[in-house]
Amino acid sequence: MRDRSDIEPPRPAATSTDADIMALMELFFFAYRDFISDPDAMLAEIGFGRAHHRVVHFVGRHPGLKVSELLAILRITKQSLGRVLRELIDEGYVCQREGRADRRQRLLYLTDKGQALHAKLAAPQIARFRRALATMGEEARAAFAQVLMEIINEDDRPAVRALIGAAGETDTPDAADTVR
Amino acid sequence: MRDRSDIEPPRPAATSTDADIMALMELFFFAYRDFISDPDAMLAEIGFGRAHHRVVHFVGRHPGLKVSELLAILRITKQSLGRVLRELIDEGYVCQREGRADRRQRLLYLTDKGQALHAKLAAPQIARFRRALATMGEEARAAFAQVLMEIINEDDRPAVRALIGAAGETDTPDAADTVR
DNA sequence: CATAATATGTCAGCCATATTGACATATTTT
DNA sequence: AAAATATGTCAATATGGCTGACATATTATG
Repeated sequence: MRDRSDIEPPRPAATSTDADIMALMELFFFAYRDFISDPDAMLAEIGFGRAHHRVVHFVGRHPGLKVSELLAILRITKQSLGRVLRELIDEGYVCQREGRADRRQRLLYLTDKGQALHAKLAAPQIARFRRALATMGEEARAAFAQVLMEIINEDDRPAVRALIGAAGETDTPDAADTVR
Repeated sequence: MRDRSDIEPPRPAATSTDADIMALMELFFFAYRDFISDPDAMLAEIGFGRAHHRVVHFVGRHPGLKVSELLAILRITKQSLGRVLRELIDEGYVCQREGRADRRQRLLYLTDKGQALHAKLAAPQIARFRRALATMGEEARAAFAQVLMEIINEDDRPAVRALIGAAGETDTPDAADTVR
């Protein structure tokens, strides 16, 4: 009967000062800054921006994602998403399918072209993370993930856990009933 | 004579799959999304945006920061910074002083009003991090910081270490020779 | 069944923040 | 004296957000 104390040796350490925490916040800023800059050059070549990348990423990782779910993830309005999504669809990176249970829904998928772009954009970011984690043990990776999860709004954590846990569990589009 | 092996038990763990790493990347995205949204409401009240916050943060944490250093941190052009900085100066949140060694330089400082804003904006973000870290031990905090540092571009790490290590080490402005 | 609610899309206008390019000033370096 | 540097500014443009209004298709409800 393993209880929490087996997994998490409390050793709480003197509560951090504000300055300590601000240093961590700055590391967070710099890491994110460099992380998202990787795919910029590739995106610029095809006339896309970071907004397109975010959509390609989440649709690629979560095929069959509903428009409303994507809006909740990105925290933008449907009008903002609309433009980006239309460009991605018009240029053949993303396709839509009617929901089976609810035909109002538009389930989003990447085309083959979209999957190729997704992989190409993700490669340098994956490499960056892999390099970063390679220098450390598995405990560090787990701690990193755990701190990130705790930083996320408490109310949103269940949805994030569900999304991440279910990555790639949805189906692939039937070419038959693709919308538009 | 403690060497690295005392501090970092290697235990490399099977190299993560791309999917594992992508899950981590998504956690990173969600954590950053929530982290930066904290001060939005406060900023909107005074007609400022996130760009103003970034300037207030880095000037507040690193008084005497040069314009060129701030440009390098934010990775934006001087024209972009110009507008934001002018607004912050015009409304009395930031002041400038001539560099002593090099009088071309403009060293940036927060006014009292700026410091009050800085503290107010930082409070929810500090609280968020403190809560996140409180559930874990000191090892987790160290691992989190280490992974973030490894995610940062290798070439930029020395500058980041210098900046973070030297937080608040610079001086305060002499009211005497404030520029403009 | 009629009506309400929901999921999505779209038009129009606006705002914040970024870009490039050109040029100006003050100061320091060569 | 000339070149390089640090900063500032003007103008035009692009990206990616926003609000508000309205339309369509579909599902849920009284």
